[in-house]
Amino acid sequence: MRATTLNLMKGSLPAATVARLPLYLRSLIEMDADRTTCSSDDLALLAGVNPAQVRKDLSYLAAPGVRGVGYNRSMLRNLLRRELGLTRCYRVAIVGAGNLGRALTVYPGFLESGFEIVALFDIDGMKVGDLVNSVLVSSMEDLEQTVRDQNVSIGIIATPAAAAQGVADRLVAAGVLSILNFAPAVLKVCGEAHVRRVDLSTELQILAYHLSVGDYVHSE
Amino acid sequence: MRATTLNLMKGSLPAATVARLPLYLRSLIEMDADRTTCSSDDLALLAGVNPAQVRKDLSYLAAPGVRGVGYNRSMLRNLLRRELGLTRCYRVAIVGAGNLGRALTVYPGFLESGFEIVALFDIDGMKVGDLVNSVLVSSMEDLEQTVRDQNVSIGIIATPAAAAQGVADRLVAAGVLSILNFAPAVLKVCGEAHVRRVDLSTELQILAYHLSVGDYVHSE
DNA sequence: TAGATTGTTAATCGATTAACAATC
DNA sequence: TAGATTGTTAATCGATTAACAATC
Repeated sequence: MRATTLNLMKGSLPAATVARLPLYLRSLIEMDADRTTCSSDDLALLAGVNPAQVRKDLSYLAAPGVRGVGYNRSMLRNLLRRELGLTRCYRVAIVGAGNLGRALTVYPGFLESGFEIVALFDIDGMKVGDLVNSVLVSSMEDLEQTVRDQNVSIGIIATPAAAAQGVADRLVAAGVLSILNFAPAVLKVCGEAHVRRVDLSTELQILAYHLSVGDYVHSE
Repeated sequence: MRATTLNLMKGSLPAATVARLPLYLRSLIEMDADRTTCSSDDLALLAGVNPAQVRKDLSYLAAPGVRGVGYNRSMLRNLLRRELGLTRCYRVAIVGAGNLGRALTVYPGFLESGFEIVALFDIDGMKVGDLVNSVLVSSMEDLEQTVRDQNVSIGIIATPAAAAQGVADRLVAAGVLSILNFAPAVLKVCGEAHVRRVDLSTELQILAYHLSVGDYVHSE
């Protein structure tokens, strides 16, 4: 087995910064229509982070701010879109046409951000052929074929936990390198693929921890 | 304005540790029924983290492991449940009975983890009175009353972004100190309340970044 | 005893933030 | 000029992990 070392490529950003860029982008879009300029303080307030954080994040992108003035809003919006790779649309397949999978299929925020759901799969033959907002439910057998035909680059897993790893393996084998996993399971994928997990029950469990702990002591 | 300093209470855990405890708990549950013992390596494999990480996390809980043997599975499971505050059930209200809100209402993982959806609200009068899996859709006007009557301790926001802050304010005012926010917005709440954000479009945007960047260089 | 695994330390790494000179 | 705000440094903080003595 050949040893392979993975190095972060020059030009890639800290993970924490990448995760904040979409917040900055959204903040810029939501800002008053007539604002042409915005400061790190403005962005920090809207994105809920520290102003120094904003400036540091933007400095990684070499965003051209003007001292005493701030950043040009539309310049910054374009820069963020370019940096995140949002200058093109992405074609997305969802696996699992249960309640969650169907809700995600019709979620308007995806299309607004440039993500188009082009396929929806389910193992249940009774669901195959159904239409979910103009998206046809396809058989799991067609997964590889459809992913390739439809040029899918992102997969969303909304199956039961037990099926998730197998689905991930098939998606990656078919060339899908980005997966958003809603199944309550930790997936293992090969090095070039990326998985992000949205773990619904875990989120509530973390909130439960805070409810059960005294948590904060107010002093002084 | 009186200065108030907030100190983490003795006994509270690092945030990163808290976020992993549910993964360990799930791993323990999913393990082969006949396993009575498990090592940090076993847990690390299932939870997708480093074994040293597992041991360090468990050391915060003073989990009694046995050198050369590992941790007792049911002891550890109980300890994690106790630490996370999962020895009791939590009553949850969902605000927003759109596709996402309804999918969350019937999501089986919540009840399995001890979270019961006891109320569902929507601003649309046409939806009020509907049943979603035996949960009645209530009017927004009844929010405060129902939260108190039903002893709701966790709120889930599944409204459009524009409505989210107002809903959060009302939930907190009614005594809900934990909020899971699915609206694409950063919420501001007062100090004692906790918000976790599940930001669906942002997740895809982060994945898009990785697709658009060369990302990794394989060397050696 | 030999092998396995914990518990903990210390090193390292990455992320955050206060502070302030630069400069519009 | 005076006020505002960036860009960057340096300090700090929190999280991760390798390593290994302790010990079952």
